[in-house]
Amino acid sequence: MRSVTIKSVADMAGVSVATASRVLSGHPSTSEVARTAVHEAASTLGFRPNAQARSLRKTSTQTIGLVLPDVRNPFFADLAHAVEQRARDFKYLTLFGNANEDTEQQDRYFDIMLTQRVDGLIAAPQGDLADLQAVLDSGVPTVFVDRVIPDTTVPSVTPDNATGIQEAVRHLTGLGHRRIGYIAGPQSTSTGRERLAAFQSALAETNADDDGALIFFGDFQSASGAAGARRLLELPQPPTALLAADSLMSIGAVGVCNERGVAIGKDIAFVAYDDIEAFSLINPALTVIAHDVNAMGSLAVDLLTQVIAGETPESVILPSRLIVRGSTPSLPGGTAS
Amino acid sequence: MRSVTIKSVADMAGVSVATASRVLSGHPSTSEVARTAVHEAASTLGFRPNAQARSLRKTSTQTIGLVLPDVRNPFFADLAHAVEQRARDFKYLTLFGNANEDTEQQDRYFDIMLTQRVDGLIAAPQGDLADLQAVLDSGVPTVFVDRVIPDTTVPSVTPDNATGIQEAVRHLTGLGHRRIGYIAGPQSTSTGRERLAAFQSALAETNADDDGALIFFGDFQSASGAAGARRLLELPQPPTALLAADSLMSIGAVGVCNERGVAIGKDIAFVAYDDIEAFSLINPALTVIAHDVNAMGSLAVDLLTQVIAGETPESVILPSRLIVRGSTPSLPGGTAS
DNA sequence: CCGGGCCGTGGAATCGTTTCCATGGAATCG
DNA sequence: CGATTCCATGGAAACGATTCCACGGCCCGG
Repeated sequence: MRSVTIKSVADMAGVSVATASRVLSGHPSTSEVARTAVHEAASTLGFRPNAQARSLRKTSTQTIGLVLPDVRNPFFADLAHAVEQRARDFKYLTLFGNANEDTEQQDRYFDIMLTQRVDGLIAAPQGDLADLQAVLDSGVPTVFVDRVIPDTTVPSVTPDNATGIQEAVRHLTGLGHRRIGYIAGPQSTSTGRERLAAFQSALAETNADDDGALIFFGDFQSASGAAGARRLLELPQPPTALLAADSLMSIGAVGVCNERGVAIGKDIAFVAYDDIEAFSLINPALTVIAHDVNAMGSLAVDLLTQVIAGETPESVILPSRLIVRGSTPSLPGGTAS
Repeated sequence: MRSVTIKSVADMAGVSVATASRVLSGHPSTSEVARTAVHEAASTLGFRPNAQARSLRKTSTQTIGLVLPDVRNPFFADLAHAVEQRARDFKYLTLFGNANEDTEQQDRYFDIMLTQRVDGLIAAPQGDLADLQAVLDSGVPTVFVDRVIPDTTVPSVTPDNATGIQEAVRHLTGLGHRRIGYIAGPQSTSTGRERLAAFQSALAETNADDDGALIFFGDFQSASGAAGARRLLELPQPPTALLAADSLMSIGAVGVCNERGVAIGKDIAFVAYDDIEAFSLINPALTVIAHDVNAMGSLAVDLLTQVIAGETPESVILPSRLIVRGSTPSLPGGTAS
C-alpha cells in the first residue's frame, strides 16, 4: 500500500532501476521503447519521486530559505510574496521562517535551514555577527534583504534609508515644522540604526529641534507605535509632526491619535515609513516613504542565484520615494510651541 | 572541506557510527564516556545532521505543508503566522506555499508538498475535487482551513460564514437600508459560495431588495473590490450600503469611495468581512465581521496532529462577531431611492 | 561456580534515488 | 572487412543517517 518507488516503476516497465531513473530525469541516452514503457508505468502507478532521496544523492535540494522578522507586517508579506514568485522562476521552493522580531527564533530558523540543507538563504537579519556565525561558517550562499549585518561581505538589497528619511524631514521642515517626533525602530537592526542616524543628521541640516525627548524607541510592532505616540503627545512641548520608522508602528501611532481626538493633517502632521495599501484609505491619506518591494524581493533572489553560481554580486540600494498625501498639508495647524 | 557527517564525528570520538548516532539521538543505551566524547566531537566539528538522510531512513520529515491563497491578504498572513507558531510547538517545520488565488499554482504546490513528503498538509483550497485528487489519493493527512472542498471527509476549521453575513445584513436593514450592494468572492471557493448564499437568504428574511444588479463577483483581491464599487456606485439606483466579502476587496472598494467623494458613514454605509488592524484607523472606522484568526490557525494544527495520529477529529466552526463602528451609523444618509 | 539477562557496542542493512562503470550490440569509418 | 566509436542498458556504489542483530563482558541468582 505504502510508497511507490522507482523500483516498482522499473519492474512494471520491465527495465532496470537505472534506466527508469534516466528516463524520468530526461537523460538523453534512452530508447523510445524504454521511454514510453517507463512513463506509462510511472503514470499508472502515480509515481512521485522522493525529494529526500534525490537531495541526498545530488548535492542540491532545489530549496532556498527565507527568514523574515514578521509576515504580519505587510511590508514583509509583500516581500515574502515577491521572493517566492521569483524563486519559482528558478524552480526553487521557498522555505519560510518567521523570526517574530526575535533573535532567538531567528537563530533557530537559521539552524533549521542549515539542517534542511537549503541551497541558499535570504534573510532580513537582526542582531550582530555572533547570531550569523553559524550561517557564515556553514558557507551556505546568503543574501541579506532590507536589513544587513555590518562587517560582513554578504551581498544585500536594501532601501535607501538615509535619503528617504532625509526627504521626509526636509518636507516637514519645509512646511514649517520644528518639533518632529520620531518613533524609531530597534537599534538591533540596521534599518533602525540607519534611519535614526539619518533623522538626526537631517534635523541638524534643517535646524529643527534636536530634542532627545522627541525620539521614542519602538520595536517595529504596532503596540510600540501606540506607546510611542502616547509618550510623545504627552510631552510638555509636544511635536507638531510625527514620523514613524515602519508601517506597523505607524498603524499603532495613528490609532492613538484617533483615540485621543488628535486630528491627523490638522492637529498634527504624520509621515509613515513604508507604504501599504490601507494607508491611502485613511482619511486623510498618509504621506509615506515608499519603496518598490517587488523589485527588492526579486533582486534578492537574482543576487542569490549569482552567489550560488559562485559569483560575488554587488549589493543594491533601491531608491526611496516620498509620496505626499493629506496627512502633511501645506498649512500646518501646529498645536504648540 | 565540505560536509561534516556523523562518520567524521564517530571517527573523532573514537566510536562507531552506530554509537555516535545513538548518543546524538538520546538513545538510553550509551555509556557516559561515549556520550561526552561524541558530544565534544560533534560540537568542535560543528556537526549538523542532514535532514534529508534522516527523513529518508525514518518515515517522517517533521514537516507540514501550508498552502494558502495569498499571504498579502492580511487575513492569511495572520493565519500563516498562527499555523507556523503552533506547528513549532509540535516541532514541525512549516513549508509555505502561496497559490496566488490561482488553482494551477495551488495544484503545483500540492505536488511539491507531496514530493517533499510532508507529514501533513493544511490548505485553504479552491476549485473542486479534481484538484485535490492527488492529495487525497496520496493519503497524506490533511486539514482544510477557512475554505473547504465539498464531498470530502477532510476535517476542517472554518468561520461561521452564514451567521456572520446574516448579522451584517440584519444590522444594515435594522438601520433602514434596503438596497445593499454585495461584492462577492469567487464562486470557486466555499467561502465565496457560502457567503453569497447567506447574503441572499438574509435579504429574503429581511425583505431587502433582492436585485441581481446589486451583486458583483470579485476574486478576493483588491482590484476587483475597486471594480465592484465602481460598478455598484454607477447603478441607476445605487445601493445605500456596501458589504464586501473579504478585506482586500474592502480596501479596493473603500479606495474608490474616497476617490469619488462618496463619504463612507455618511453617503454610504460599509461593512467589511474580516477585520484587519488598519480598518479601525480609517475614518470613520469600518464595521467588520471579525474572527479569531489565531484560534483558527492553532486549531488547524491541532486537528492535523490528530489526523496524523490516526484519529478522525470533528470539524470545527468558529463563531463570527460583528463589530459595529463608524462606517454604519445609526442614521443613514442614503443617497438615493 | 555456572548459566541467563542485561547492557554497551560495532557491523551491516536499509531508506530511494542518481550516477559511475562495464558490457554488448549496432553503426561508422578507413 | 576489421577496428573504433557510440549508445542503450543493468549492476552496483554512493549519499548520510537510523536501526536490526549479534557479540562479548558483567552482574546476579540459584
